[in-house]
Amino acid sequence: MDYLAGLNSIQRQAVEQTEGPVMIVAGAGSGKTRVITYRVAHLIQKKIDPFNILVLTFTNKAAKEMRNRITTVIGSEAKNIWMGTFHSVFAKILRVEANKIGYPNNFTIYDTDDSKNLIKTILKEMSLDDKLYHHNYVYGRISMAKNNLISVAEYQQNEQIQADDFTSGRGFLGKIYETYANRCFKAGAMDFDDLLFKTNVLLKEHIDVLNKYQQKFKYLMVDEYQDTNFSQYLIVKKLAAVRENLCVVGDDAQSIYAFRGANIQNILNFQKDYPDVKVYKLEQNYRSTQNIVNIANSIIANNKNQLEKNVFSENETGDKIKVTRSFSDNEEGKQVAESIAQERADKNLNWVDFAILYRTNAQSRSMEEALRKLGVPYKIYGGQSFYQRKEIKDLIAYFRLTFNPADEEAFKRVINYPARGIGKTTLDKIILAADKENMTLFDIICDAPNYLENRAALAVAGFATAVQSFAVVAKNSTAYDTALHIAQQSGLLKDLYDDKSVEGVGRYENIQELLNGIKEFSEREDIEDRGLDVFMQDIALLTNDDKDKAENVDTVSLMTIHSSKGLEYPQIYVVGLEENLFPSQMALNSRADLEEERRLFYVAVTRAEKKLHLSYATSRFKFGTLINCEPSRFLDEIDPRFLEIEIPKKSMLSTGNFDDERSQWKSKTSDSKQTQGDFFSKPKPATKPPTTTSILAKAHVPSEGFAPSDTSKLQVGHEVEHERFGYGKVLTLEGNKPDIKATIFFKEIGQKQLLLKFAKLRIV
DNA sequence: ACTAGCGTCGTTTTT
DNA sequence: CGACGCTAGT
Repeated sequence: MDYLAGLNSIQRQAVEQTEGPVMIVAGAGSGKTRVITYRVAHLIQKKIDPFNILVLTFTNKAAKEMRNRITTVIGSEAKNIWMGTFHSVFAKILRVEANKIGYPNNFTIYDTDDSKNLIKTILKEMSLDDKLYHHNYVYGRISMAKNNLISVAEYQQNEQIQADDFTSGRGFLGKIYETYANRCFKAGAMDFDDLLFKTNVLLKEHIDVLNKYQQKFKYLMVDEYQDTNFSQYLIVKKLAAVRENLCVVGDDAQSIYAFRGANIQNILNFQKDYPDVKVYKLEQNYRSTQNIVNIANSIIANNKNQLEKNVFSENETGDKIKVTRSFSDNEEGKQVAESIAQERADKNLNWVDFAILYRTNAQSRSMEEALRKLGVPYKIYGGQSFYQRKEIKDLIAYFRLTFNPADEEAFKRVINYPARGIGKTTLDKIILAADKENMTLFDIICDAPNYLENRAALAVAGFATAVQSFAVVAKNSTAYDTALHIAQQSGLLKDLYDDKSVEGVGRYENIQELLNGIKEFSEREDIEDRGLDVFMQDIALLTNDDKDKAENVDTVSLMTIHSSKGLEYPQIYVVGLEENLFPSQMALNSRADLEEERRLFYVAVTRAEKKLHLSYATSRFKFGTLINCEPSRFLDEIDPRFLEIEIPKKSMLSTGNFDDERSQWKSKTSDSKQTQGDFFSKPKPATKPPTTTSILAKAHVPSEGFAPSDTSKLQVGHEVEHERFGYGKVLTLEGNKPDIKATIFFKEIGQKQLLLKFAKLRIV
């Protein structure tokens, strides 16, 4: 076949070895995507049914890119290949099989915000210290557990975990995990990690299901295998267990997702799992100039842990790598923008030939401003997804609730938006009742008079009937008509329309854009089921890129280094090469973290085909204040022979490294040393040792038949009971008649000031 | 129940 | 700086 002609000998062997376990260790730019593409094409050439091929990628962008490339080789049959991110592929399978593990087929997918909000709610209910039990920390802990397939029971029984949690003063994590898992289950919701975790449960507990998919996926390929975590690893292993037609592709030097539980051992151990694996090492880089490959090698050489590999290029030597210094982040933007315009004119390039890469999304702003000023067209990839904007999430929450009334996070989001007089107190009551009756929040408001005061019950019942009517409309209408109906009848559209501020108008336009998107979906003829519920299903998994059309516009690309993985551009600008930014401040605690940052830098520089520009600023705005920055240690690690340092300062030009500058900077800012010292010091011991009183303090459960007393004759010294704060003693009473303020010492939570006209107190 | 005003705190990175 | 939570006031 002619497509084989474009491959070198090793690439070709990897393509033709379609049977049995195969590992392709692919250096940066070595034609990895090409090999995967042609390997799939080759399978189809050999009359393998596309429906029997599963290709797993890591990001949406990679999946999309891959599908496009395969389509150009084999044509429209490509759309029948199962191809996508781990999350989207297994979400699709779970939609079919969910009932087997007790979930509804229309389960909701909680995004990170939903998950964290639920955790916050749980922490409040348990009255846990939200500093010690920070929601981000708790989320990370639960996520890590799920990614390692540690169930709630195992978490609570594992001695090591329990000891760790106990010594860090967080003995309640097991309980929080349990509550979180139960609440998700009750809400018919899975979080991101559940999509993989529950797939594992499904495949473990239902052999028939496992068999079915083993039969279906006769050939499996996994891209970026070095980025898989244990949960993903096991799914792949199980699905491939019968035929072992499993091909994994990866590069340990490009492993950059350890923070998400990726385990580099998966690729390092692959040969142990499959002793008769065929290994192909792709070492020739076809993408970049020799200078670029050389500096990439000199960077990664600083890492200790790596597979032996010799990446080389036979392309032209190319330009030296340009390093630019600027005085501020804004000046950095200006210099980059001007340089792009200059290079484009000099070399007769297009805007699409350039990409600006940065470590954090926040850095895009100074770049954007500079590009806009110069009139350079650009497009930002990643960042906050369209679907994560508040107004979009609000409307989608209505949709979610319509199709899955059990969805707790959607419920909380819109129960009082637009405002309908349902406040915190009422919501707390609903949650409490739901917990007590083991019903969902929505169940409670459908039977409102039984649980709430008249006024609240009325407001809430109106909401319940509205949502129920939405479900009826959804049954009989197109996705677009349903969506529009809900947007109008919920009052959301009007609420946004009434807001005439600049942001308000923007929000209204965003809703219109969402509705337009739904309209287009309604009119698609390539899918059978075009209901709003289908549109909704995997929205949590989508990012910006999935919404935008594959537009062939001539623009400069801006993105984080993480999302640049797998892409290539003639000219690359890597900006913000400063200590504490890149490498990130968070990564300075351990060698492993630092090595991951270095691999990230390696990924960044290897995106470049022809020319690589590096830049750093000596000061930058952070949290609204200007801070001094020192050049990144990574700059020092590059062999200076490949660099062209453009800095308006003599000493820099002569030495080619940044030592003098670093020492100058250090002597100028004495407190910076202190800060740095902190990074390397051991983690502080937990400030509060776990005492039974402080941590066991749960939300107070009111005594039976709790009813507030008439507090007009309340006296200092009286014992009282508060609905939530528990028992306490009145210390002082201040103020006049309707506005009397009481200071009460509660046994469980300490001193509080309450206004008697609002507080619900029972005199004991 | 709601809101204005104030203080705190944070930022990696993606599904 | 900006988002968010908490407090106090209405």
